[in-house]
Amino acid sequence: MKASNKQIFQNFALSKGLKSTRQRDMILDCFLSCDQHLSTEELYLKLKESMPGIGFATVYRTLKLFAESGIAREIQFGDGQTRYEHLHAGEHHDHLVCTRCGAIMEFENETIEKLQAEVARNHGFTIINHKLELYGICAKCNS
Amino acid sequence: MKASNKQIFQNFALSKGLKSTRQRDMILDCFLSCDQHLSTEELYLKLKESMPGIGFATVYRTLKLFAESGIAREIQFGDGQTRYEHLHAGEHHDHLVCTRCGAIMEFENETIEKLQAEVARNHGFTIINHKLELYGICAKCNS
DNA sequence: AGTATATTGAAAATCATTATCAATAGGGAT
DNA sequence: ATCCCTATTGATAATGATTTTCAATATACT
Repeated sequence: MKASNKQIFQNFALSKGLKSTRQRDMILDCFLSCDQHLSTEELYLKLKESMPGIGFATVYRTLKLFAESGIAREIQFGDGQTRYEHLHAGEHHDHLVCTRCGAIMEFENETIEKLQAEVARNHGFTIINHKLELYGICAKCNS
Repeated sequence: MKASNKQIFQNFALSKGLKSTRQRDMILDCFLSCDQHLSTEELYLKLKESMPGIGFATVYRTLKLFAESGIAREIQFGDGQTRYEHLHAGEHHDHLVCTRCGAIMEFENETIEKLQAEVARNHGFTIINHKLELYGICAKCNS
């Protein structure tokens, strides 16, 4: 059985000697139950509803910890805000970004990944990770 | 015959009623004769050598015009600085970014492009452009 | 040359993010 | 439960990149 992202983060916290705090737990729950691709500010505003006293520095710090623990990854779509997407061990996906309505869809394509590996090999390059984003108009906006 | 990027920008300026100024001309020449993927600051520093009085606001503004005219494109590699790469009508290339030394290499791959188009089609998505970046360790750093 | 308007450069303003720091809270040990 | 050490928090200030503002200047047209 696979560890849930909640467990992964809790193990990470334990191994790092991080304390378990009310705000950290809330941020974790909120992040896990939220949509993909939330910006720090969006998550901060969402958290304020149930925790009016929370500071944005705490949200920034905690999201960085999520990234470090491996349950989230920072992404930037060029709108000037850093977003965090959920990561599930071993998975990788790419994005379709609608430039009209802002919708973000995910996709996976084995063949593209293989070709990327080949390109890298041809350049003597060791891939650590990659980013593939297709920008355009989504089906809904097209119709 | 194809218009050069210099001509393309000059036509753009004309159609927009932009005036031709000493600094704009210098920035254009410098940009065109420089490496790919320069950040605004790098270009600004380079320009200072021949034009000590130039202001960075002017460089920022002018690079935005280049992007608008179609001869350049803004790219971000996650180092917090916006870079501008040269664009040549009809061409497209992707990037290998070395996370150790910062080197940026370009590549093109027809098959990947085709697969992207297919993914988009399957989602009813119209691609306007795309971004593919492979992050890792380059051959030089590997050896 | 004269005039209207675009452009420039310096400085101030913004925006997202990060660092600082005093006050507080967690989690043992006692 | 209490004490103590250390991590954490939230407010605020600081940072860094980019944008805006604005008075002075340059450009293009008549």
